[in-house]
Amino acid sequence: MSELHPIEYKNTPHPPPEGVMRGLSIDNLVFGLDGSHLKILLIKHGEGIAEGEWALPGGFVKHDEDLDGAALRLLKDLTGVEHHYLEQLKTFGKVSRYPAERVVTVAYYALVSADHYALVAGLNAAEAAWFNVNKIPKLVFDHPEILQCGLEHLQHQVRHHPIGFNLLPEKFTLLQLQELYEAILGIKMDKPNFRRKIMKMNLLSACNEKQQGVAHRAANLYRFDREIYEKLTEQGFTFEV
Amino acid sequence: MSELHPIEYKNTPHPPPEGVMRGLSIDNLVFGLDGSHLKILLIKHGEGIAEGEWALPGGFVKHDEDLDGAALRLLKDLTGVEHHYLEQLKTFGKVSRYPAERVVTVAYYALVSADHYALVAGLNAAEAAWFNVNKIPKLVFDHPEILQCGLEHLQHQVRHHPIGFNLLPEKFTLLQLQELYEAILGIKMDKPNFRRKIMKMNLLSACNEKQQGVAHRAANLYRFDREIYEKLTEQGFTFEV
DNA sequence: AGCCTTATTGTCCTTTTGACAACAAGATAT
DNA sequence: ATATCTTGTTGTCAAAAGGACAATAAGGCT
Repeated sequence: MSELHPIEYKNTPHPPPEGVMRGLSIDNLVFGLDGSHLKILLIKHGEGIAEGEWALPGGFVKHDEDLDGAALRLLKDLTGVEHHYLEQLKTFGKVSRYPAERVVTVAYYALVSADHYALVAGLNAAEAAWFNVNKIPKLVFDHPEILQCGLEHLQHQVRHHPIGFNLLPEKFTLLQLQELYEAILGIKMDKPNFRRKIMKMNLLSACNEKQQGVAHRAANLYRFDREIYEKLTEQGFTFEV
Repeated sequence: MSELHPIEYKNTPHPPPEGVMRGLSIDNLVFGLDGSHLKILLIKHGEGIAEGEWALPGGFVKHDEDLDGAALRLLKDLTGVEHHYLEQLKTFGKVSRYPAERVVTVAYYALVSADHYALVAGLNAAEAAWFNVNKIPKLVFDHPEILQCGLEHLQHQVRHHPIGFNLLPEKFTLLQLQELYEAILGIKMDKPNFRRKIMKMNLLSACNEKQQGVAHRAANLYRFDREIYEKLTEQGFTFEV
């Protein structure tokens, strides 16, 4: 289990610790799927002018680490898990976005698999909590804008790249996959047609196992086959939902 | 006409001028379309360790300007034109990407319309030149990686958003539009089918004018109608080529 | 055994796509 | 003036994809 460094998540306007770059921070948008609700992980400010408000988890970039490395370190320190999907989103650098001094922040977005969802929420419960993306509390600084950007990006990406699978457990049913799209895109889809479309891509391999403990006919479990995806991609295939 | 500040394009490892943020630069990917060839604007290093090599035009961010503002300023100083399409691409921050000191760079990409293409090339001809994206000279630092990222992003964006029109003149023929896609995506398309697909979107308005000075039947000229596009977008339309 | 819920397959029709023929409109050559 | 060449524009047709929804299957529950 990794140590926690709470001070690094605060994003409050205090002099940054030694060994970090001045004026350059990272903020992580950590998305998770709770059944059919898309959630985001926020942390509560414990000090400074924004005391009591919520914020995206973030921190400063060290002099001797890459941007990606910094985002990964902060994410791992926060969630205790190392293998989330993580990608750079955008850099926010308005002059007055941050009080007192000029700070440019590079936003990353991470997708936490359902396998880790509950674990992550419990790790640092006093300071961190999952929020439904439709019920976000007041956020500090320009974090509302960053979140909005992340949501739009996620909605776009999930339709054109097979990243949604990172939000599901390793083995999942087709209905879970469909509900993922419905949660992220905010739409309803037709079940038979959705199945047909997904299955035609040949990206899922059947686990030959069934769902457990449901009070109705159990669905088949599938897993996403990354190898096949990469092979198809080389041949010009593009994922589209 | 704007002044030129050549020193700011050099990207050589010298102490940055006063009034700028340390360790944070901007690099612009400036794309233009020359007939049916996609080109990018590069500048030549006149001093420093990378003398004689080519680089993306860039510069440092001032303390009192936004990131977008800095990118816009540098682009305008370089091209003399203010109204190019400009969008943030990605931030590159590997520890050793830049010699001597740590510099993180925010890459932007700009699309120069065919109306300005020749003008831009001539403005600063001794230092800047258009290169076919398939025939790129040796570039400094991590600029090859930035360019690669920009090309992939452009190929993706042009299929999902109507940004390609920014590379054409205001009035264009359907064949020009098709050749734009062929140049960027590196594929051949069927003319009748392409026309039908584009016209069905209802995004083009006919100019009721014909092409001039061609030795064959003159094609109709069209212009992209941004208002209609925004109206359709609100109704859930998504641009797809 | 019958009911309830979700899984899964099937059907039908509409829209889209892709390949390619056919015709139109100028400009140029003979 | 007529033929010819080049590109623009419209049309045709079959295959593929997409959308609506009926029908059947498989379990657990009462």
